[in-house]
Amino acid sequence: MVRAVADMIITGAMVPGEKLDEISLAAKFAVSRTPVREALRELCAMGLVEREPNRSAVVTNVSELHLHSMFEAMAELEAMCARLSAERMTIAERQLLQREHYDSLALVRSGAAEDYAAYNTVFHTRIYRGARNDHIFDMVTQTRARLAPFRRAQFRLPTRLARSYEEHDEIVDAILRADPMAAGQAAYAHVTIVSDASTVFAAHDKLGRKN
Amino acid sequence: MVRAVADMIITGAMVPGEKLDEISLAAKFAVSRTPVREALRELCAMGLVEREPNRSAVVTNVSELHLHSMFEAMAELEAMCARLSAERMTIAERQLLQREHYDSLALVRSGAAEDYAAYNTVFHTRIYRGARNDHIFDMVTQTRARLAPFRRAQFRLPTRLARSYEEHDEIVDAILRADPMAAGQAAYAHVTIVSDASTVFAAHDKLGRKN
DNA sequence: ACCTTCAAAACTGCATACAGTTTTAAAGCA
DNA sequence: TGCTTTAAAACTGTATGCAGTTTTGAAGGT
Repeated sequence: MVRAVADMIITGAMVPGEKLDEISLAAKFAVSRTPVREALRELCAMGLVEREPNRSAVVTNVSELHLHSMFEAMAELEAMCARLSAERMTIAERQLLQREHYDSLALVRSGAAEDYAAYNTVFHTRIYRGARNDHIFDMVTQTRARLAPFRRAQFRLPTRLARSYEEHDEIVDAILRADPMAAGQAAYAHVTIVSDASTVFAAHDKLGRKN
Repeated sequence: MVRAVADMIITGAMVPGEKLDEISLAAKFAVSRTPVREALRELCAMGLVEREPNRSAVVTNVSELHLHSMFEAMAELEAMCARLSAERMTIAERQLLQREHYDSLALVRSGAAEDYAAYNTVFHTRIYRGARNDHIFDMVTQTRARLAPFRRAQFRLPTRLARSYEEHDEIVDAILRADPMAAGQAAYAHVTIVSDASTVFAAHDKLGRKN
């Protein structure tokens, strides 16, 4: 239930700023308002929606400043995970990372943006796991989820696919060399560039809508 | 309401493992079960309590492994904040930090553990703010809250007070010199030592109780 | 004395109802 | 025509009741 609504937000079925009124949601999921309310509270705690007293919950639409905060935090967290992964991943994990990364080149060449986006999630998740720290994993996963609505369109830019591959290449290379500093820096730079691409789209999105 | 229960957990009025049944809480706060249920959901999302279907919520009692994760994450976050503070704090902020730090020496000398603990919170919060990043602030604050139940007793060890002051000294010094690397390292070490002191107390706590 | 079984009590999950607030829209007035 | 007022519709916040599940405790058997 919570997950269903969260997915609607993360996958972009609901746009930032959109209202989530309890009665409609209750009808949609064929339950009463009570579980809907609880789900909304949880989503609020997760930062995906915002609530004010006696008003509908709305999909969080962060200010440009806060968006910058989130991307910077994301870069720091990614760097942290890459650094720790470079120290802690097993040989098997490193080899798997390298193999999947190599295979992803085919997706880049064929321009399969959807498939590459799916692989991209797996790639990053492997690095989060490689850090061997559940709490850091939770934080980075949650931050990623909150940024998802603002990062949706990134692979529509045709150059992003190849660019992303090259950046992954640097990260993988540093992790295979067990070079924490280099892995951290490469991961940080990777997010920074995604951030630049995304803010453009966020601005476009705003102009494109009415409310 | 949420804050009231959260405070009970953070201040130690409720011990990890303790059950929070809805009816008692509703009676305690003189409301019905509905708002209590919603508060519990929120606390669950915050990680302060855990819930399973058809069972009472209980104050989160993390495993030793997860506790280690949390302290490591805390060290990384503190280091991050100290590093960014060393880069971004204004002159005024740096001077205030130094001044308050200097004043805290009196508390150490007089052995005022309670007062020093209060000052300690202010000190760290200043560094979190100095990083100029709202999302990082949220993460570090939340992690700190979740660790609070396991860090309660740290200043009871008489040597911890003086030790803490010395560690703060290193952090303040690095921030005043605008040396991000040194600030980060000092902050990281500071948490690591708190972690060592706390796990001892966590273990004691476990032995001391029945359930 | 200890374990098993079963029933009652206690509690959670959800639906519904009602009170209070906000939003909307229509009617009256300038 | 445009602004103000006011009432109704819509929605949120909370209480309460019922169904289903878990827990507790006592009775019976070994």
